[in-house]
Amino acid sequence: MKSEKLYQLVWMSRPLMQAAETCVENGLAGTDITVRMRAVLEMLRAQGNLSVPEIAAKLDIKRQYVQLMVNETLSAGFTMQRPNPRHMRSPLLALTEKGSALIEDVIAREMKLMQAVGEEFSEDEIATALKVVLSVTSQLKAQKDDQP
Amino acid sequence: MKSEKLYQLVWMSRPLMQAAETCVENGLAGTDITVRMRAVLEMLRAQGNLSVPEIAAKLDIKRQYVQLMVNETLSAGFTMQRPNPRHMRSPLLALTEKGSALIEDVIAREMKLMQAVGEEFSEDEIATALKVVLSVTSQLKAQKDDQP
DNA sequence: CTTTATTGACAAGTATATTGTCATTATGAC
DNA sequence: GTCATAATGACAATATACTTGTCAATAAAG
Repeated sequence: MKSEKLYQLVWMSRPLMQAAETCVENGLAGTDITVRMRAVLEMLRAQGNLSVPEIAAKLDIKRQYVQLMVNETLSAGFTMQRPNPRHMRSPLLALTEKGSALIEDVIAREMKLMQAVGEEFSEDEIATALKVVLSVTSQLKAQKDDQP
Repeated sequence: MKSEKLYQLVWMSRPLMQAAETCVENGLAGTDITVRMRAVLEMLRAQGNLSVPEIAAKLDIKRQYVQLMVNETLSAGFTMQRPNPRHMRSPLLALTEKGSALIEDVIAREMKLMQAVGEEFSEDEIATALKVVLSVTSQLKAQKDDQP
């Protein structure tokens, strides 16, 4: 039955996440960043310059904790503050050259892993898997709002 | 490209897990169990009677924490101890009638949600998604061992 | 203007674990 | 059987990844 497989799929999200985070952690050994600093750098790489509250919204974690993460990247010299046209007290974070080079390198290595992992699947299979996972996630999120 | 989609799929595991856990939590409101107690009951339902270290191995968390989870289900009367033929000091945990009824009810409701969520996909799509997710997880786990 | 909202900084709290230790008692090798 | 080794439950301490609360400054909105 479909629902049993879907159930199993959903419950695999935890092991998948744990395995993925372990791999990321291993890939970060030797660099000067932690997993949480990496999250900031990746976000800035993907989304361009953002303020702390904007990053928090996109990561769906509280701004106070993002502030901590961001401050670490600032003091390590991987990000810098730039004036924010939309809010004077809340600077935009931007990657420094050092930070940009580092996150590019890290992601390149991770992407290489993905290439190896994906070898046994077709483009279609991966596209289907992604489609299902995205949709299931958004439906489960929406569920929360349905039943108050 | 395949690897970009795979990358995105892997990073969706966290939001998926969070959405799923929120749904489970909501479903548990009104019952007398917590999410971690539920994990024990579900495991016993699926795998039959198990000892604490066996549950820990299957959940991939430390036995000391599982002990805590299990003790809660014991004192709430959802599980009971039965003699373990393979180890005299480590009793097998079994569902009580109360516990069995509760977990059946909880899972039935969750399964109903899965049915609704899965409506828009074919059996094949879900099977493919599950296959990919299972394989990616095991490959990422294996990765850890490859590079010591 | 003046009320309200946002932000950064800081402190404290919480949930979900892990790590360490110990006494007890099984288990397994011989 | 005997004995060394391992497994288990109980308990305590620690860690991690956050959340929650508060405050002063200041920006934004009406």
